[in-house]
Amino acid sequence: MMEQASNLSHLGGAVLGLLARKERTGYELARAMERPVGYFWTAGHTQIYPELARLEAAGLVRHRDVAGRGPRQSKRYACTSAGLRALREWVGADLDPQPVRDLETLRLWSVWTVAPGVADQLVRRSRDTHARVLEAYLVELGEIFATGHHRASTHPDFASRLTLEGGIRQRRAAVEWCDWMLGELARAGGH
Amino acid sequence: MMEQASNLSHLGGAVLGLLARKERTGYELARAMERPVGYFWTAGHTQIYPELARLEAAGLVRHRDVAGRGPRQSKRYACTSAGLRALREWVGADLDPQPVRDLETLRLWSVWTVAPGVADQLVRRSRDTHARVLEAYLVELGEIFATGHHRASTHPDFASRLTLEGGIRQRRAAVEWCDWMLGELARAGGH
DNA sequence: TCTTCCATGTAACGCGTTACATGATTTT
DNA sequence: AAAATCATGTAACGCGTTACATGGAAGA
Repeated sequence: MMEQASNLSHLGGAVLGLLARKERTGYELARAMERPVGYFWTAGHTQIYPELARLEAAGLVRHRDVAGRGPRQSKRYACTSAGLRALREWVGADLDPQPVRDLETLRLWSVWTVAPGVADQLVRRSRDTHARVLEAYLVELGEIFATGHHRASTHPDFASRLTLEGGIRQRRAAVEWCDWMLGELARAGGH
Repeated sequence: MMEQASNLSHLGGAVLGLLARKERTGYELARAMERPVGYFWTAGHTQIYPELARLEAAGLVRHRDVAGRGPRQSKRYACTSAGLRALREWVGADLDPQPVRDLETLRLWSVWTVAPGVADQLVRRSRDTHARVLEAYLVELGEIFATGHHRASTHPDFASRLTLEGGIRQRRAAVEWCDWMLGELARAGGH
């Protein structure tokens, strides 16, 4: 019933997880939060900059000033040893099952109120999205295999491979589900 | 890039979707938001009561006072014809792909920082959760089959069956993924 | 010339969660 | 006797998104 204490927020875990892999500026973090972290978590730059300040105040990251390509100076952040310890604790902490928030399925739950053609369109669009994401995941997995570090369980590429494999299986299941639904809709609408 | 206009919020869609199936009080709506709607969307009673007021102000629901079992009088809400139209529009609206927010996978992405034993425990707990939810879904699916209305595409049970089937496939894929990860961890840790 | 990319931040707003508030009936 | 269920609401708080703000360099 109670979640194990861990002073890191979800966002803090995401940012530290990126910095533990390599040093980055706030801007680079924001881009990484689009892809590949965006495959399972998202955050805009307006969240990241304040979070970096909080993490630095807590001694979990530190920064050096570097010359930026933009008009301002850039700050390149790195994870401290205290930061790595906090990250480890956060990863290992007990976590009670997270509630699902799936807007697509929520809409689908009321699909009995609309005409069969509308339902069909809905599922078709959903199938296309899942299929496109699946393709992107497969490309990304190929890139990880190419680097050759994906077998050692303490290498970042190993963890990337685990998460990608999960995404691939998830999307594959979703595509198959959509195909199954299209069949059910055709059968129900067919007579 | 732009989402089709629909004056209903997500929460409004969830509430109207419930009321389109049958009349309910605020309390009953809150319980239904735990199960079965909680399988893909959640909302507490503190969200639902204000939302009902908003929907009523917009003419999408109306209420009758009924005798409550609690100390207060109860209000039993029903979806109006304008509400049903709004729900149909909301279901059929274009919706751009939703970002994923999966805390479990986010943590897994940093699993390379912890000891192999910790990683193993993490995946095992995750597997257990998915397996338990899968069992619950299968029971629920059996109940829907028992009612016998699940083949008509304009019956609520039809839509419930589609969403449940999706949940079952999703969880099944998740359990298999966890088993696969346990194998990978054993192989990586074994030498 | 216009748009996009680089690069950093602040401010306002909305949704969702937690805590607070009340109190009768039913179950343990 | 204590706890959970029934039943409705308000208030405070935190996280995430959108809008605002600045401005140089590179590409279309």
